[in-house]
Amino acid sequence: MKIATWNVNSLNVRLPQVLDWLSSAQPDVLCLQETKAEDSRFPCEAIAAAGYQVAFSGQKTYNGVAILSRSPLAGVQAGIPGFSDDQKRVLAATVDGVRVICVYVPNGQTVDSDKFQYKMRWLRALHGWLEESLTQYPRLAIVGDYNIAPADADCYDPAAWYEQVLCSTPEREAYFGLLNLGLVDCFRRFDAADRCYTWWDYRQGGFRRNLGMRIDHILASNALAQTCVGCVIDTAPRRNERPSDHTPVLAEFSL
DNA sequence: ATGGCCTGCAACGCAGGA
Repeated sequence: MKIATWNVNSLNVRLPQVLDWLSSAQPDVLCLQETKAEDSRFPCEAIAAAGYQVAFSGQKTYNGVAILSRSPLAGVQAGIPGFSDDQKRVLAATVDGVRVICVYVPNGQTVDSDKFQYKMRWLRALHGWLEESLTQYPRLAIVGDYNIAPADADCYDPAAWYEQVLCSTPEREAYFGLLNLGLVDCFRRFDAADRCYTWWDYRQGGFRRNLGMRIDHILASNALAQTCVGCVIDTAPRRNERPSDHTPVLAEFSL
């Protein structure tokens, strides 16, 4: 079973690239973030024609998440239960016995902003919900754009980003708090080259110069992580014409 | 040089991203 995540930065713009990538990478499940489309405008037909079922939770202009799956999606659930939020950032579904949670963690803008406070509140709510979910679903994957670079190795210039948003201590503590619930960063289960990132700024030739961050993650419960046989960042879509600023992450499980 | 680029919305610049 292959599970992937990709922040597409507008599904309207990126749909052809998503269809191409489905065809080449052949994931069983693909979680999308920043679809930026209301549900009434979601491209259901094109995705069905590619052989995928789909669940989505979107809104106009901002945010928006979706789960594409070759197998049926059961128990579809949008949002974090008990956490009131107008922003469409979470979608969960069960696929072939695996609970898949697609997340688009708030960016946070700057560490002294209201948006950062929202990010931290949001992460606390996610933590509480995951704690429950892990007891209910032994095989669980929570994948998406975390907007957190877990360690200095996940940032192209840790000195410049020291205590800045995406790299700050509170964010990293929240991230490792999630791991401490019993989750594994699938990418770090395997040896990887230095300077592996999932996002590069559109400006200043960020991708060409590999000035990036590893902020998109596939976390798996211990039971599921034990079946993980590989996890890779696919940088190919970042070389497309009109690319998303993020590129997909793909994990394979021997299920 | 505290921006640079990209998206969507609804303007003819803005907010937001990271």
